[in-house]
Amino acid sequence: MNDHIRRNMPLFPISIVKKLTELSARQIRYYEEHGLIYPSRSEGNQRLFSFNDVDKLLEIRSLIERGVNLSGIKEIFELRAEKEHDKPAAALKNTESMSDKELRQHLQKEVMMAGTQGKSSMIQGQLSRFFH
DNA sequence: CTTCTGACA
DNA sequence: TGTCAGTA
Repeated sequence: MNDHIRRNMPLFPISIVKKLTELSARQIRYYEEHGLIYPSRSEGNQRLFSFNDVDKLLEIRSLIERGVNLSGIKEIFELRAEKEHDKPAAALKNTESMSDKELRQHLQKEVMMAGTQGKSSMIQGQLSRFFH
């Protein structure tokens, strides 16, 4: 539980995060507006990102590149938060990687179908049905 | 000089 | 998303 606080410790300004994620400041702020990340603020109202925030932004970029929109990404994060709720620290890591693996499979499948059949149903929003 | 919010040829 | 404005 010491690693947790270190990962969520507000450390770097947006300039650093920009380089680390290859995202524009505009995008980073935009994702925050949509509740995908919640960086803390300094006394001067400057955003301070944690290691977890950067990690999350990298995931966001990855999903965006695969065609998932913001609401879809938000759902993924919310579902992940649900599963992280009240679970042994030991089984937590395994559960997370399983979710990621399933997610990648579903996304790949969907993206392929969209590419060959013409449309991108799930990519437009509701990913929830793929996690039943 | 860097970041922030709001706005839009 | 980029970018400009006007601040802090």
